Amino acid sequence: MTKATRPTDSEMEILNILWQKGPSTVREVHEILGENKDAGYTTTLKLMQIMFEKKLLKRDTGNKSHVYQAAVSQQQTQGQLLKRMIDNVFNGSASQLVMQALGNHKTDKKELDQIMEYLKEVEKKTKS
Amino acid sequence: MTKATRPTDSEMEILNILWQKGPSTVREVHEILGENKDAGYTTTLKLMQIMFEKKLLKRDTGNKSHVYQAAVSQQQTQGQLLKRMIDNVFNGSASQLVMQALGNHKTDKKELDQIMEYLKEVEKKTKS
DNA sequence: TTTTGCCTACGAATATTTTCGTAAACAAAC
DNA sequence: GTTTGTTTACGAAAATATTCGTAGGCAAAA
Repeated sequence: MTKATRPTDSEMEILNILWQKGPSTVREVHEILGENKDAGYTTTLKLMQIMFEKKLLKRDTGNKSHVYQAAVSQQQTQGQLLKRMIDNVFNGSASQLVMQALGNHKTDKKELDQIMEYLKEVEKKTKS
Repeated sequence: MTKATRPTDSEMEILNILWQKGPSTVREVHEILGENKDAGYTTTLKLMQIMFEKKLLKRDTGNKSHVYQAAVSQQQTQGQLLKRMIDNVFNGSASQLVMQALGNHKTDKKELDQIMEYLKEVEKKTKS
């Protein structure tokens, strides 16, 4: 039984790509990473192999170039990391985080409306 | 010039204590940490010394027991970490983060109202 | 004064994450 | 068939974070 690790920063970069692009080879992921980052190919490979061992990724070894895809859902992963941050950084207060996020980040009106909408939904459910 | 490091998890634990309690000795911080965690005294000491070098903490060495306090503001630090998470985990969308946070975490009505209030404020400013 | 206890400083062992070099497999190009 | 290029696997270096042991200072208690 291994300790419950969360995706590291580098792992998140890869997950983001796979969530967006769907199943991809190491080469494809590496290429996209390369746009912002600068590391060798085997670095990306190794990272993805480790993620496979950790069960963050699935892979199809049918072809010469293995095809990887995310084995964890984006929602679930975001939720997990968010919870962590709320606990560690915002002393358990989700609302504090929300307000901080709304305050600092310039959010345009459309987004605010969307949030407002959502908030009403949640509130409705809570009330009942 | 050193690379811009962000507070690590352990460092956040200490910062949280100092933000809440105000200036404190290593012993005091260690005691509070000990409630949830279990590490030696010198571990805490070393961490705080490193944080001092990184300028995360200030200290008064006047007394035998040095008195430490946070050198970075809670707001600013939370904002920094939040921005990071929005970028790395939520593809730059603050609103996505907000809704995820509202959805997953059980937030009680009082908090929701508070957020709603705040949201209206922000929206007012945005509109004008 | 000697002992005891708590403090700091510091170096180093561990653990974790990120990086890459090298070897072997394999297929396409020559 | 040999070379060339791309791939995987693997080990280990490098970078970062966490932990602790030990030595020395200092003051209160004995």
